[in-house]
Amino acid sequence: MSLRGHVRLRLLLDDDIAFGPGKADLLEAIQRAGSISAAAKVLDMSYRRAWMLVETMNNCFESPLVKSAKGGSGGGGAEVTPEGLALLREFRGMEREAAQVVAAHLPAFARQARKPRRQATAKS
Amino acid sequence: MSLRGHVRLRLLLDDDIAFGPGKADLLEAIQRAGSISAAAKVLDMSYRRAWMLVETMNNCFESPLVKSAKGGSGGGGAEVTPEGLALLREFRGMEREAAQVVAAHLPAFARQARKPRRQATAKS
DNA sequence: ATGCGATATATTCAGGCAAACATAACGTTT
DNA sequence: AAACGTTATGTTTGCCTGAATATATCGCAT
Repeated sequence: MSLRGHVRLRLLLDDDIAFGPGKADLLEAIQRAGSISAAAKVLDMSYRRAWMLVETMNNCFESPLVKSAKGGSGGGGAEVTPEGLALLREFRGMEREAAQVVAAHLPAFARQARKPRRQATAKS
Repeated sequence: MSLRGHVRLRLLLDDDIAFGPGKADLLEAIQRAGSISAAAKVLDMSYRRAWMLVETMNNCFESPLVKSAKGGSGGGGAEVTPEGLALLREFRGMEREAAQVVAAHLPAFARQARKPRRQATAKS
């Protein structure tokens, strides 16, 4: 594992980040976990942060990507809307294409990159 | 100006960022300005920061991307090596292709994006 | 030999952003 | 109506990166 390429795509609306890698991960987690709080636990982030990301997302699109319910049997919950799923698919596809672009160029860079220097393995 | 796409490509080597948008800008500025300090001024960053970016770049590749000279008539200077220029061109090309990918997908997102809300124009 | 301007490097300082903490509000189920 | 788990918000803490500052070094020109 020497030279790696990294892609970061974002959708910006006015001053805030409408969509990006973190929000995409969050959508997937919510879809699986069934609530914002459970998703936050899975992703090891604070509930507050997760909630704010959802808030921003919903504010940036015509129809909300996540629909949340408070109260109820389990106290509430959240689910990803069809619009949210569509957006997610589109974004992941775009990421994949961009990653392919980078992968195609990577060899040209790797050729000039420093060879992996063998360093004293710290920790174990 | 409503929904914009943003691309950020980076090359990672071990723990540090071998190359990225900021370093690409810096290379261009050095090429034009003829020194690290002048380039830093142009880009409005501290000399220290610019120097560290150059240091990291040079450390990550077999042959240095920037060759610097201390002392001399003008006190020294720096120039971008042919390897540096080649890397820069390759990177910019890669960025352009990735940007096209995003541009192609953007309409699909823009369709669902919130319409630009007319807000009381603060300042002025 | 001395001065100059740029490179090279260490150290200190401060602002901003994200995490941590705290708590209110909510509504179905029993 | 009582209870529970989640959503929804405000407030504080802490950290960490980048900025500012200081200074040493270098080598050509004069």
